[in-house]
Amino acid sequence: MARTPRNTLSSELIVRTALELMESRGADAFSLRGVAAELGVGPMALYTYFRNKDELYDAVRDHLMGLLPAVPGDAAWPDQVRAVCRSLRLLMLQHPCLAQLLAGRPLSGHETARVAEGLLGVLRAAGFDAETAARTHTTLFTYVLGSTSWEIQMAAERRDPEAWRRLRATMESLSARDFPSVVELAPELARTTGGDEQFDYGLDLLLAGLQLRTPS
Amino acid sequence: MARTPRNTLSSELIVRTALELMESRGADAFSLRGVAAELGVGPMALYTYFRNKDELYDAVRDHLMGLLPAVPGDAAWPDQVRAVCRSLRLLMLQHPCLAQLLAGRPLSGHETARVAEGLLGVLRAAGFDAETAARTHTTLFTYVLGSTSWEIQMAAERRDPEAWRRLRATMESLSARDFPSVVELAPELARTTGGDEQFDYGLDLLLAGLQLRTPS
DNA sequence: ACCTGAACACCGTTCAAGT
DNA sequence: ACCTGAACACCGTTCAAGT
Repeated sequence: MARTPRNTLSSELIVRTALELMESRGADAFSLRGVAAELGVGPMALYTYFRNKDELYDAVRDHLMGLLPAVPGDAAWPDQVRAVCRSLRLLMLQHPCLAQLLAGRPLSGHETARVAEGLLGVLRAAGFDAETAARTHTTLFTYVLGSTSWEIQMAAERRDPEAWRRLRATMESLSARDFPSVVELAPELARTTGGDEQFDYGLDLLLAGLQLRTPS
Repeated sequence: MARTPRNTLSSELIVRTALELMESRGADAFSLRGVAAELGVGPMALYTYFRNKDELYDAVRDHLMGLLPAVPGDAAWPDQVRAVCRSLRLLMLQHPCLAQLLAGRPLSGHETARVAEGLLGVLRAAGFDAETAARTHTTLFTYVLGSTSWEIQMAAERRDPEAWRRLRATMESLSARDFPSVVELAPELARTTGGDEQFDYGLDLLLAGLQLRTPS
């Protein structure tokens, strides 16, 4: 790697490089030393811009959250809620490391507040009281987080031949006596580990439940 | 640490020790070398029982999932579903490392199949068709995973004074013009980051939506 | 089979120093 | 302020060897 001249580093450049490495080599293989090597500087050069590895993680997460599109203003509130949830899921699918960044690190940046603001604004405008809006926001956010993380996890597993082989082997070793439903529904279970349809199914259940409590 | 004599090691002992260390020192600080030191053996002794670190992770996860209580047989199906979801959440709260073990590693053991079996059995008995049962299972499972992981995350943050200070600082720095809803609902948001009530709120939304599709 | 000990190729981070 | 270089205290894992 070519040695970079002085004063060409910046937090933005480091964040961009970190993100690239997380996406090409996987979030688990990510390291500060790897970023430094990619930038052609010593590992300690990064400490001028970030106090430690966690701060860099937070910066990458906030950078990604900044890519979230705004809430569509011209729609009924259930469609607005759907749009916010779908765009968060889409962002996570496009940047799989985001799942780990959201689940593994406490929130601290303004950018996570933007999702909250979008969702809360829609719910308040729909007439829900403060407590219900807050509860609904947390429910929707954690649903998107959980279901999309799972989806990414399962997709990664399908790509890893060894893991996939093991999963198949375990499924086939389950006795139909002890696990009648799992054995019977194996094909359906395999089909519902992810995808737009599965995501929307759960989201629609939540929205249907929510619409029963509509204030107006 | 006293040197352990030969043939006193076993996979069960290693799993138990690993679990203790994850719970006392935190799942992030967990290491194979730490387990070996605690057992008074060299790091390589563990490789007789587990091919690598991930296999030990899986064994710990399956051990924990084995602690799940059976589904109560004498209840209406929505109550049965509630019971399964609540007991999975409770297990995760009692063993916070389980959240990371479930999210971070592919499933492979029989023990994860037990949760699926319980839930699927209930849903099939209630009259749902194969596809709906599978979709509902995935939705419920990912909701429990996502909401409880988030709850654990937030609780950990509250205990860490530095992280807590930073979160407060960010919340207060949000302008009421750009983030009107977040600023207005800050107290409500703080109250809905976890707890039985918040969990049941989301679960009830899902169940309400589901009951609209009840077959009978 | 069960376990040791040395070694390899990594980590994040501290500390003192240079420009 | 910005960055280097050596060092510290760790990792997981391989490999050859001992019992």
